[in-house]
Amino acid sequence: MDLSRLQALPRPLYDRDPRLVGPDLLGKILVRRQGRKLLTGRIVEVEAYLGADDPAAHASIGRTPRNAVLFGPPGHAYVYFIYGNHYCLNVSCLPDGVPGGILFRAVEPLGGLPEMIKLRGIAEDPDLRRLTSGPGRMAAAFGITRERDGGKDLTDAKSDLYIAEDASAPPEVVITRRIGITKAANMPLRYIVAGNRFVSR
DNA sequence: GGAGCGATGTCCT
DNA sequence: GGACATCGCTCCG
Repeated sequence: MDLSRLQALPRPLYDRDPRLVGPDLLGKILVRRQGRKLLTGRIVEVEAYLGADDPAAHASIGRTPRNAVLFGPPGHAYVYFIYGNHYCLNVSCLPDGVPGGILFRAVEPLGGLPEMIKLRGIAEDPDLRRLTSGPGRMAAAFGITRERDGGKDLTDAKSDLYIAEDASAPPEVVITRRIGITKAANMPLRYIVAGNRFVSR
C-alpha cells in the first residue's frame, strides 16, 4: 500500500447523519500506529446507530458518563466493553450535543498482519477471514481498548489511531439490517462492501 | 456448518 | 439484578 497517499478524513465528513456517514466510510482505512509498525485495514462493514428514535443505540437512553462521546463533537472514538470480553469501536457523528455514531464491524487486513495476529493471541497462519471480521475481533487485532483509545480524535493523522482514505475508488455498497441486536433489529442500517469476503456473517 | 451456550465486566434501573 | 452493538467452544448432523 502507498502510505504517502493516506489522508486523514476531515471532521465535517462525520458531522452528518450516521446513515450518510456509514456508507461513506466503506473503502476507507483504519490506521493504527503500534510502535514502529503500522496496522492498516480497509473498512468493509459498518453499522449506523442513531439517537432517541433508535432503541438499539446506546445513546437512546440519554446521555450518561458511559456514552458521553456519542453526544460530543463528531469524529471521536466511542469504545465500549461488551459481554465481559470484547471491545467495540465506534466513531461519533453529528454536531456536539446531538448523539449518533458508526460501529466498525469488519476490515480487510492490509498491513501489519503479524502484529494483528499477535494482538489477537491466535496461532500463526490463521484463517485471515476471521482475523478482523466482527467488531470484537477487529478491535482486538488493532489493540483497541477503552482505556487506551476512548475519546480519541480519529481525524488526527498524527494520532496512533485514525481513519484515512487513499486514492482507491469507492466500493459498491449493500444495505442490510443490523446484526447481533434484539431491539430495532429490522432497521436497514448495516452497510457492507458488495461481495467482500471479510464481511462478518 | 449451524444451533446452543458459557464466560465475563460494566452500566443502568 | 439483569441486559448486553460478542466470541469460541461444543455437540449434532
